[in-house]
Amino acid sequence: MTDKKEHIVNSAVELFAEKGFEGTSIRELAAKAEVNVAMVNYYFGSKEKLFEAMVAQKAAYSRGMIDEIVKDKTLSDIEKIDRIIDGFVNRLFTNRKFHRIIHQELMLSQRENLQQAIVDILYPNSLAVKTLIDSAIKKGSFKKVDSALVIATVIGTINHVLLSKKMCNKLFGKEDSHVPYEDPKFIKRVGDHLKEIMHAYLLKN
Amino acid sequence: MTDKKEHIVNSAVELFAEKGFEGTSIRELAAKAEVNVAMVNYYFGSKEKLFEAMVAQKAAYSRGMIDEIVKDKTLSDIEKIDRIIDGFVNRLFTNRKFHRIIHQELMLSQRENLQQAIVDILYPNSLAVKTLIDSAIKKGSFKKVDSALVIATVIGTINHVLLSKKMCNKLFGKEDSHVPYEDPKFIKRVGDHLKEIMHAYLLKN
DNA sequence: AAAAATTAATTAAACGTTTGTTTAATTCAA
DNA sequence: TTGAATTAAACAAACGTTTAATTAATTTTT
Repeated sequence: MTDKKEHIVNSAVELFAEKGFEGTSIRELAAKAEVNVAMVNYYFGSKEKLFEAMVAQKAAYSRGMIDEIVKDKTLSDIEKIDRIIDGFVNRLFTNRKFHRIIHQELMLSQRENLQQAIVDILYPNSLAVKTLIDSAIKKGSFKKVDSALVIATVIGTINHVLLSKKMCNKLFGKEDSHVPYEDPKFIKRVGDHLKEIMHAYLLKN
Repeated sequence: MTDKKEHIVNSAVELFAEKGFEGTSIRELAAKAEVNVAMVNYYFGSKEKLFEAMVAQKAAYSRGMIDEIVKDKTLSDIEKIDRIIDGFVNRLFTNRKFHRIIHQELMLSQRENLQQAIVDILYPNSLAVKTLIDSAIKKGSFKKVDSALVIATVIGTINHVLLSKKMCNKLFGKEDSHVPYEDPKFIKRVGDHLKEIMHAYLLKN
């Protein structure tokens, strides 16, 4: 991909995350990327196709990690859960702007096709975790829990923290200028919380 | 409030929840509310002021419930948590469209003032729950947990389920036409899951 | 109680901007 | 010299909003 195309995509991630798809104009986008307005349509065809191209490019961050953990035979089931939690936390925190866009797109009913595409990207992850938990329950190493909702709890907790900087800072007693998402201590704290919850919930006594 | 004003506000909730603020046009809104386009500005002054008026009106659903539970002396700490969870689940499920709008607004940086107003509405709830948990920890009835993140887990889990009907149905093995949010069994299931998690996490053995 | 005067509600049309997109000309690179 | 890249300008459509005229409702006066 050429420099300009990349510039446009990266500016799109920034602006769509902050202002949403409808709230971002091509002119604003072009200004941020320091290209002529016509370049967006020249390279991508339309605003919507730019959006789709951005998703297709950045969504690569999603695959692989969980499958590798699940099939690692040196790990116990709960160790796998721990690693999956760390994986999710790191991934969502580092890709939080793109993740926000995905979040917005799932919430709105504007572009049905793209929504379906996003579900198809995200669902395999959830399914893999669910399958792991269900097999651990069958083996007897986990309690009988609602495996589908466990994923909702893990992702939901991370999402809720990533949702609003303002809310997050208020909840954790930081001043408004603080950026909690780049604070390694805070990232660790979220991971530790989720692991402790899951240990207490999944493991038998 | 007059019939027409109410019609407009209710149509606004529907459309903003589905398409976002920027994605909803006054003309579409007026058509849905079956009023003339000029009526929106006549009654509310502007699109943004309509939005603010809607938030001010519908946000009343938020207050009171938690404080009442917290100060009820006939309940144990864990019973209070159970009731708070049920309260959140019922409230967010029944007001899910408005809740989506709040969610969107917190996520975007378009209307700073309104964002601050929403934080000021939501934060007292979180603080009350945090205070309850911290005092229970001090008393020795709860384990030493990260109280600020407990709220993130409760609200985050509910939010994640409410986020996308498509994703939700896929995760729970229902066909696309199913509306999980109006299924009492599903609502109970989410509440039960959260209560079980919190029992395992908060209570000592 | 009827008529007149006043205010509120409602409308279709127009306003000026901004939107995403395209064109046609020009510059650049191979 | 050909094709790709880049530009400023223009395009039609949609946007939020306002206007000016009309109808409906309310209040005041007779």
